[in-house]
Amino acid sequence: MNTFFREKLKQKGLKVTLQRVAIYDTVLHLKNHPTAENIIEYLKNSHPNISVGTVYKVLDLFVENDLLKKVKTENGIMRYDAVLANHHHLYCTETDRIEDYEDEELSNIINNYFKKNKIQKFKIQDIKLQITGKFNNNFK
Amino acid sequence: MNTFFREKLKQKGLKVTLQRVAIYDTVLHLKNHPTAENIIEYLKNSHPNISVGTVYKVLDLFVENDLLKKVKTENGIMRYDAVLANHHHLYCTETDRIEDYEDEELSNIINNYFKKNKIQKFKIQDIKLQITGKFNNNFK
DNA sequence: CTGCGTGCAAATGGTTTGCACTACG
DNA sequence: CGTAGTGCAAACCATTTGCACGCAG
Repeated sequence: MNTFFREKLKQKGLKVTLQRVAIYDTVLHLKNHPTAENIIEYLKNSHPNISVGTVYKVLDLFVENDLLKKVKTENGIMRYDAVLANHHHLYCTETDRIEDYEDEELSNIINNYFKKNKIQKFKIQDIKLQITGKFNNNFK
Repeated sequence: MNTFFREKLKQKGLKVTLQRVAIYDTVLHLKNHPTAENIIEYLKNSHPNISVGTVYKVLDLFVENDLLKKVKTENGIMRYDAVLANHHHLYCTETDRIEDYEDEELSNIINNYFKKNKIQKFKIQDIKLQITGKFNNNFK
């Protein structure tokens, strides 16, 4: 179980610890881009002894090693995203909810555009769409 | 001078103060998306008595009233952008520099795409491209 | 004049850090 | 076993807040 995760760590010479497994599982479980605080709160139950400092250190480690991505937000509080496949984000201006938006067709259009139209003196590593707006229904 | 700025404030019933003018001018002058700290530092010379709290309050006010835009960054420290015309951003992973990227053709392509392909239950207000990568030359 | 704006300094809160201790490999 | 990793609590630092005073309209 979690072979992908364990392999990725080993491959970089990092130890597979109880804390790292728990934190990674929590991000997967919480989905919808949890904050560090969300994660800490959730872990209170199952792992009351994992400390705040550790959570932050481990999250940074995961981001550096491409196990998670950081999501920038309007208020500067960082969120974490376990979905690594290229995707975009919908930002709701009313509820601060952030939802994934995958759209291969659109991604292809944009990638093709940049294949034809290089940006001067700039090497693109990643392109992300930040779509701001409102969800029509308030529930969900 | 600065009629646009003064009008916008009056139009909302906000007072045109020395501090607001100075802060707005500073953002225009510093260009390249200054942080609040950049602005405070710059103002030390010309207006040593403008306080930190005021700068933050005024920047927020400007954002609320569409005189400035907030730019989210990798480390959570907010930056401010005086360019209101729709444009995208290039994020340099090496230097943390953020540069404007205007591309009407691309914006049109994306807008047209969403005209044909609505996102379910979501009303788009704004679309921004976040292009991460590296500048080839280190100077500039 | 009269409240909107400001200055100041203290408080907040997310994140980082340093160091002694723990446990993965 | 030896070192990478953790827990803890203090430190950090960007931003916010409360309140008495000041100035734009």
